[in-house]
Amino acid sequence: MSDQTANLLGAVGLAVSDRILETAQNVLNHSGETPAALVVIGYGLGPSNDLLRRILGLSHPGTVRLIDRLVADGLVERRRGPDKRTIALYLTKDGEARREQLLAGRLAAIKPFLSALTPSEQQTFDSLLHKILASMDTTDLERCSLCRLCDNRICKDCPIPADFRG
Amino acid sequence: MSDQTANLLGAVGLAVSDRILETAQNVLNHSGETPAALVVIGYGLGPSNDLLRRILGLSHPGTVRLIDRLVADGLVERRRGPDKRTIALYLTKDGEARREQLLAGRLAAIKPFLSALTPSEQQTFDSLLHKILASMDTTDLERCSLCRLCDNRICKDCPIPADFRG
DNA sequence: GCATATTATGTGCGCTCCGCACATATCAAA
DNA sequence: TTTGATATGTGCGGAGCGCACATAATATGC
Repeated sequence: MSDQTANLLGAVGLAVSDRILETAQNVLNHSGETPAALVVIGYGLGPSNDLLRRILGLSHPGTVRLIDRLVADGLVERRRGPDKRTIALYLTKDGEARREQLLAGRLAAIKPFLSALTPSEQQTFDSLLHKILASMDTTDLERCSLCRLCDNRICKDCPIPADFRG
Repeated sequence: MSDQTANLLGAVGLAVSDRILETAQNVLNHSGETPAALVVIGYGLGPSNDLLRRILGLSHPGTVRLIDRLVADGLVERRRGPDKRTIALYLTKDGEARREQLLAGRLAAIKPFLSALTPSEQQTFDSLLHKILASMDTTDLERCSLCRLCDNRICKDCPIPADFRG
């Protein structure tokens, strides 16, 4: 029984992830962790290369090149950080706009999965998902990784709040 | 409300997908659609390059190279198909074994997400996931894509059965 | 205060996965 | 029998990423 539920969750999870990445590719013309970077930088707290790297789970050179791509597209700026060796990443105006498209597209991609459920079932589904996330034993950083594509303005009661997301 | 539920589903979906692909990478030393190919070929019906291509959503040259990798690893055999131009793909003994590891690893990667739920909640979650999948308006091929990493022996009542999977 | 370790970023290089354009062989249809 | 469709394979290049290395700035130990 538990095997079957896991199998179903695997199928739905893969489908959801497929649709999200497909949308991101259309909006951004980039794949991999690039869309997540746009979302994370968009929190507006000026993350360093290294912090971004840890959230995205990439190597540090990979993150440098990822930022290079976003800078080349005019979506991200490298500013001076608190240190002379540290950089602080911020979105440009174009970057902000693109991030909004990304987040809106993501929600639009996910919603069809819920349309089959009645309002009451959606409520139940919501609370089960919430419980699943809330019960995960995660560090602050891991929570930020989990939500690396989330629109953090939406959840009134985020099950996995991360401090430095503001 | 619906936005929040979609947001939560997006987070869980991404997390599930992350864990599955991470496990697959460990078992197979390949990423992308390569693990899915091993699962699909493992149905044992001798799919052609072209059928595999459509299930995985890749270009046809991409699929040729994907199969090259699996053949080089000794996991897949190209046999003659019903046509002289068509090939039929089958797993080797090693391929079968690796596929089992992949499917077992996938389930092991997903199960922790369910462990926070009570048996009764798991039952509810199962039926909601089932309803979500069953209500999707999909072709036979799309169903096979959705389940491209599933262990099809598990679900007693697969919500998205695909004919040619046997 | 100075040598040393640590931290943060950037570069050179190569790998994997994949798509486009093209080539070739086989089958179907007019 | 020619012509189009189908199935596979190849040459080539691009995107995304990691490893090894280089450089600059900060922290630490004496």
